[in-house]
Amino acid sequence: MSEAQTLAEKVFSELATAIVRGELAPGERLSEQALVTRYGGSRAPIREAIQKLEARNLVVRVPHAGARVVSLSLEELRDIYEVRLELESMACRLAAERMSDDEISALEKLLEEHARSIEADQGLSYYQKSGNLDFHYRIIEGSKNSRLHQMLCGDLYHIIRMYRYRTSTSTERPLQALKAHQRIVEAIKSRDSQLAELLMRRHIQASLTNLETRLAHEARH
Amino acid sequence: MSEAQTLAEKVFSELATAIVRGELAPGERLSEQALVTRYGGSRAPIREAIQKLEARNLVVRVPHAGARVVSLSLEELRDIYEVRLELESMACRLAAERMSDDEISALEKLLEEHARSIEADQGLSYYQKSGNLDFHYRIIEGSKNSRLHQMLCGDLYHIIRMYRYRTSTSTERPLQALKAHQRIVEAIKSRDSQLAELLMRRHIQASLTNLETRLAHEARH
DNA sequence: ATGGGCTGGGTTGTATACAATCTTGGTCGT
DNA sequence: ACGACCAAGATTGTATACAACCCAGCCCAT
Repeated sequence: MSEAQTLAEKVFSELATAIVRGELAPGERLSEQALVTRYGGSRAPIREAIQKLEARNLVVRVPHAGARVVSLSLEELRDIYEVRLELESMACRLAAERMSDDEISALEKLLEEHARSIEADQGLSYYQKSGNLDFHYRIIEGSKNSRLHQMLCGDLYHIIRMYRYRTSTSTERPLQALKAHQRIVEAIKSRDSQLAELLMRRHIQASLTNLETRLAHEARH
Repeated sequence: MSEAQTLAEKVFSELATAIVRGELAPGERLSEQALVTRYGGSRAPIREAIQKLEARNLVVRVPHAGARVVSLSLEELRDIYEVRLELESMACRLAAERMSDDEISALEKLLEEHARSIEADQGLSYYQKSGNLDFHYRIIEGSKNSRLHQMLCGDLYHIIRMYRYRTSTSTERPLQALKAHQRIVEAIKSRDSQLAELLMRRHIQASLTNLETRLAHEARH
C-alpha cells in the first residue's frame, strides 16, 4: 500500500492489515512487549505504530491499561455506515459535477472490465475484494474534495473492510452491484448530480441492509 | 476541557488550544527540543503529544523533517466546510428524529438564554464563542450517532475554530444566527426532519459565505 | 463462604543515550 | 557570479533503562 520510510510506519502498516484481515481478533490485547519480540525493533516505534492505529480508530487505548483491537457494537457499526452513506452519496453528487470527461470514460472502461470479470465467473472474488472498492474509490477521488477523500478512505474504509471480511457477500450481489454501478456512472455522465447521489445512496443502503441481515444471522449463530 | 491523566495528554491539550488560538502560527515549526524546554518532561511524551495533534489534523508531520502547524489553503478550507455542511445537516435531520422531548425543551431554554445574552449586548462575544458552538454541539449530540459526533467535534471543529478566530463575526450575525437557530429548533420540535436539515444547511452555508468573504477580504489586505 | 485489602509481578509511561537522516553554511569549480 | 557538492551541526528516529501505575492472586477478617 505504502512505502515504509520508518520502522514505525512499517509496523503500523502490517498491524493494520492484520487487524483488517481478522488475524487479530476484535478486543484482543496488543502488548507492546509481545509486538517487540514479534516485529523486532524497540518499544518506541511500536508505541508510535499503536498510536497511529488509534488515530485511525483501529485500536482503542486507555492510559496505563494498554491497547486493544477495536470491537464495535452493532450500534456503532450502524453509526459508521450511516455516516459513510451520507459522505459517499455526497461524494457521488460532487463527482457528477466535477469529474473530468476523461475520468468518466475511464470509469466506464473499469465497469466493462468488471462485467467481463463476472462473466468469467473466475474473477468473482476479485471483483468483490478489489474491484468494488476501486469503483467507490474513483468516485470519491472524483469528488475533488481532499478532506472527504481522507475521511472515507483513511478512517472509515479500514473499519468497513474489517467487518466486511467475515460477511463474504452472496453470489448474487456482484451482478446487482454492477448494475447499480452502471446506472450511477450513467447519471454522472449526464451530469445529473441529484440522480447520481440518489442512486449511490440506494446502492450503499442495499449493502447496509445486506450486512445487517448477515450480522443478525450471525448473532443468533 | 479534559483531565490530563498523563503528561503527553496534558501537553497535547495545551498545544491544541495554543494552535487554535493562533499563538502558534500556521506553518510554524514544532521542535521537540524546544517543546521539552518549554513544557518540561522529556522527548517521549512530547512526541506522543505531537502525534496526537497529527491525528487530529492540527499539525503535519513528515518523517525526519519534523512537525509543523497545519496551514490550510483556501481550497482545503473550503473542502472542510463542504464536509461539515453535509455532516451537520445530517446531524440535524437525525436529531429531529431522535432527540427526546426533554432534550428539545432544554434546547429551547438555551436559545432563550442566548436571546437575553444578546439583548444585554454584553454577552455578544460570549454568545459567539461558546454559545453558538454549544447549540451546534447539542444538535450533534441529538443525532445519537457517536461516530458523527466524533468526526464533527473531534476532527473538524478544532480546525474550524482555528480559522474562525481571526474572522470575528460581524456584530449583525449573532441576531441573524439566533433566528436561524430558533427556526431550526422549531422544525425539530415538530419532528420535521427534512425541514430541519434544510434549515441547518442554509444556516451553515451562510456562515460559510461569511467566512469566504472575510478570507477574500483579508487575502487582498 | 465471601468480600475487602494488600502485595508481587507485569505493563505502560517517562527519561536518557545513541544512530540515522536532514538542513545549512561554506567552498570549490565552471 | 552562480550552482553543485560536501561537511558540520542540529534534529528526528530508535534503543535501552528507570519509574509509576494497574491487575491478579492471596490472605485475612467478618
